[in-house]
Amino acid sequence: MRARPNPPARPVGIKDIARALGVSTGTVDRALHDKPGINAGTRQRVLDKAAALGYRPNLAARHLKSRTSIRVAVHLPEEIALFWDSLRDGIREAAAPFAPTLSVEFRNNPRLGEGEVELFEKALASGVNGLIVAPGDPAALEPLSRRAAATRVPIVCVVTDAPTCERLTSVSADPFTVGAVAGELLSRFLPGRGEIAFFTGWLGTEDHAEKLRGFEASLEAEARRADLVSVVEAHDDEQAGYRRALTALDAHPELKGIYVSTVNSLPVLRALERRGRLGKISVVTTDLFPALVPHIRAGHVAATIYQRPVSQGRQALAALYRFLADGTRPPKRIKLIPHVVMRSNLDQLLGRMG
Amino acid sequence: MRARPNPPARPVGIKDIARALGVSTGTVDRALHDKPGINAGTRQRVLDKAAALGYRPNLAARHLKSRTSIRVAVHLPEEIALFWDSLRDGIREAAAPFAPTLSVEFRNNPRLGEGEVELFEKALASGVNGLIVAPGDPAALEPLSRRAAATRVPIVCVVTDAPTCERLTSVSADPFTVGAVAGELLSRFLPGRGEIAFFTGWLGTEDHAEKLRGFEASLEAEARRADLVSVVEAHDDEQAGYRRALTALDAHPELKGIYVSTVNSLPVLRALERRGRLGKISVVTTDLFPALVPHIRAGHVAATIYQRPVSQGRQALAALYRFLADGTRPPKRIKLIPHVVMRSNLDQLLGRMG
DNA sequence: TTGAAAGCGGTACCAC
DNA sequence: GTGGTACCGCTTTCAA
Repeated sequence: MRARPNPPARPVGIKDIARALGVSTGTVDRALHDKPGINAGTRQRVLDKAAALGYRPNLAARHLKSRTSIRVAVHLPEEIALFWDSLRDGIREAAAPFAPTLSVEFRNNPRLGEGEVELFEKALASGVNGLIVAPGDPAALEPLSRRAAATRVPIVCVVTDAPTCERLTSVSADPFTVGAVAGELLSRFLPGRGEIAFFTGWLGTEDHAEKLRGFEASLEAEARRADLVSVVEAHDDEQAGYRRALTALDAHPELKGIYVSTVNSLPVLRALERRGRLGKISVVTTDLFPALVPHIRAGHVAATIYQRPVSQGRQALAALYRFLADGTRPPKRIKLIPHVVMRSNLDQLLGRMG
Repeated sequence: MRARPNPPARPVGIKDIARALGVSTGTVDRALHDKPGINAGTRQRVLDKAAALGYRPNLAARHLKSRTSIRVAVHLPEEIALFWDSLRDGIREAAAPFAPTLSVEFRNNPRLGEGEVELFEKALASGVNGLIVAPGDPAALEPLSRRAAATRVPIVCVVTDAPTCERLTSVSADPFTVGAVAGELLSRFLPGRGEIAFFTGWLGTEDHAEKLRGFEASLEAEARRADLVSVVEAHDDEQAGYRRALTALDAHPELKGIYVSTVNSLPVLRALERRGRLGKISVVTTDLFPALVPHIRAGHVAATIYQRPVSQGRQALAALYRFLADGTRPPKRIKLIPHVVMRSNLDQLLGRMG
């Protein structure tokens, strides 16, 4: 990227186009916005001239007039407050500079996947201009997403993707990379070869399968190869997680490492404690919540892979706003690089959230 | 953070204040902006009323009128292009939504610390409204920073701080945390106890000393404690770095880990290669540049601590703009959490930069 | 010291 | 289909 000479003269405005063509600003406006009531030929001439002059709309002026602020609804669960509140903070932060042109309305559903359809319908009915959602049940959302698309209401998914839905983009930590980082850390943490277990929710979920693929890829890439001896599906259920963790521990007395690829890591830690193996097995977990903090401080959890909700929120809102403001399309997926949180950077992370 | 009820009625404008007080909008403007030619009593009444009504300026409208866009100068070295270009990208990205109200002028100095005084003086003379700089020589910048402060030109430091300078804020990876993360990774990477060396530039530099402190803190916190047997100052000099690395390697045949806390890691890697110990010693480095990439892929470098230039750029510009736009003061220091870059997330990081 | 009024760039409405 | 123009909220100038 080479340094350009510093900025050119004065930005070209709608009036410049009008003058150059001998038409009125009203006509230019109609052409630029695909409004009805304009001759196709005139429209083309205007568009060409606009492109030739390098016209860039002045967003400030635009929103000054159209008193109707852009309304964005955000649907997120309450469930794990620390995580979702961070996401909300990121959205708020990114939205702040555009107030009052942009107004953000937060609506919560109790848990991921519960009540999201109702919220979605209400939002569409209330005429919002855009939507940020964490899809708990992509299949249920699919028909709604088509309705939204029909009325040109863009949707941005956060945290998990819903690839079958009609969405503008999705913002999330890349699951393959998340798994790969966990795998690399674990194999480096082990003194030599050693047995490793992988805990997940449902392997049917694309995200989780991707994490496993990334995890395995890392194990293979490492010279002192670790053996993946067990893949446990806990179905996001605490009881099941606990029981299956006990079973896995008993089946593999030589186990040296565990990666829990969902947020559901507490049951596994409880099982480790029950068997007196806390601190003897290297554990890598997912995300961060209050109950995990003491385990990290104590060294029971070597690292946790953090999906950076604040950044996800910021990026989701920025992408959505840019699209609504001037039609800029973001890439199909926005992938964040996950954070590795350990004892040494835990405090700083908590401070920033606090 | 509890959910607030959704937005209130219509935002309060300057006219509302004027009407409520029976004065003109001009008077309100003068009061709000500390402009001369207004009665102290009137000003106070206006300020009180504004506060009472909860007035928030409409930035869009503001910049629409004052054709004089905010000018921000950015002074960064050319030296390690990948790093500084990333920083510039972050700045550009954050500035984009505010164009053409905000214009950013990039000026480069050849290397960190070279020619920065001249650039600084030119910028002040040209009447910029704000400055983003990477201070190579804080002492030299100090008097200039006072001149800037006198004319109310805010300065934001990036990458390194210059605490003795008169600055609005500084954006950087927290050096203590950077060192602490490196220390924790290294001690976890070692199979058991083991000898470790720490390479730095000048320990007199506050940043570097902080990194060492963080590093040592982590070593102490770890149960299987590693021994820090050597602290090497390379003075950012390639030759010196190489020679001292050789010396350190020869003095410590049992060395198991190395942390290079400056960007100057290549000489150390060359020394390792020369002694046939590449891949036998766990190495943690700083930042990322093309020549380092193959070493990470090959596993010679286990991890590198990345100071996230893109984010630094974004945050620096956002903080500066917010201050120039509506006077919001950022915290004294903005600390980023460094990234841990390893083989498993290297590609994603490079992709985002490319 | 203060008020009145003219725009900034774009949108929306009315009249032709 | 098109041109003219009032107006969004704020800053700035000029006159009082």
